[in-house]
Amino acid sequence: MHRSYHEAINSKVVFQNNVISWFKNNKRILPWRDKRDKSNYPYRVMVSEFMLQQTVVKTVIPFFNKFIKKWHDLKSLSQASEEELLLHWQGLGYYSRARNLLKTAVIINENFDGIIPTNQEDLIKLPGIGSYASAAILAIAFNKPAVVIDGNIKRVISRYLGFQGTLEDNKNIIEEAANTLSVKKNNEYYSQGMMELGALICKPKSPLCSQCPVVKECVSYKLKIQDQVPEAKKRNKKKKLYCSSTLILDNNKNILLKKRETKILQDQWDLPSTEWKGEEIREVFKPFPQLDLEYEKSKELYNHIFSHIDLKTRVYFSKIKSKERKLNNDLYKWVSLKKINTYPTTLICRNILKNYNLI
DNA sequence: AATTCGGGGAT
DNA sequence: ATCCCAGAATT
Repeated sequence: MHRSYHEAINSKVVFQNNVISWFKNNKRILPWRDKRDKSNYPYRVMVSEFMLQQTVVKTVIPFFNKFIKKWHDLKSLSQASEEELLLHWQGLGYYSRARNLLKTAVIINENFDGIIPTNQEDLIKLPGIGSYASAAILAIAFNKPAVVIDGNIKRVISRYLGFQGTLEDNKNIIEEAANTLSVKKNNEYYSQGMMELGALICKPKSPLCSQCPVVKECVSYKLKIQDQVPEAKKRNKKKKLYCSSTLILDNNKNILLKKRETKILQDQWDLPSTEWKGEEIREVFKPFPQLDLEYEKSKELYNHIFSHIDLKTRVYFSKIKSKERKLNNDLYKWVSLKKINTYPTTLICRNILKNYNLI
């Protein structure tokens, strides 16, 4: 390890204090930091920690505000329906977080007397709460000592200590360093400060070292390798998948939706679709041969980009005079285009409907 | 240890 | 395009 590494570790108290005072002076106004409603503060922190997983602050804020308005406290959330929850999570992604948040609220309500646990062993057992979220809740909601490690903190530590290679390569030494640098007091400020530092100053690209409160002992800065540390992770190539969907519209502007039963986008309403496969389905997709509908096949493929999939959808458009009752059961539902906003629907479905100028 | 979960921001 | 995001659960 480079000599400056030991210097950086040795000045850890200065490092901690600089992070803390920087945070106190630079606090962004984020809704989950509002402590005015003291009794619900831990609940709000918990909700934010579910939403913030792999999601940038800016994206989360409007979802968080709507969510808290709808479910002000843990008790009301524990009584929510999953469909209603999915509707509020619509567009935020990683929908298992919503299901797990509801499960966790129910468990806390039933098994913990409605009080969010204040120890990591209990927290980490709750659905959707892992090593990061359990530590973050302890630190932020209760100002307890816990080693918080998220993507920002991994990057800050890697840069500060000059760990070359990918975050994955250095997983163990990053955790060790995070332990060494962690604080017992003021963890609320320290942990949020580290994350804010990563988000606002020690950014993935072009870090603002001139504004950094801990630049003085930063190993990467001394070696002028701050732009190469950490090394970017090579990502797997996206899968290209294809499917065919039907857009069936009646005279009263109702469309037929189907609830997805797959793991991805589970329980969300979608255009009735084929499986997603590696090559385009050539034969005409007629999901309801008994109705003998005439379909107009879309010329273009509608592309929907996931983080790990490029999905291309061929649309089969059909008009029908009135709702076909045979198709109304638990999985299929006729939905008025005006009321589509009251159902959790996939963005794929919504974007296709927009393209047809139906919504 | 790898992969699967979404969607969008930033560049 | 590419990388990343206050990661967790599953394979």
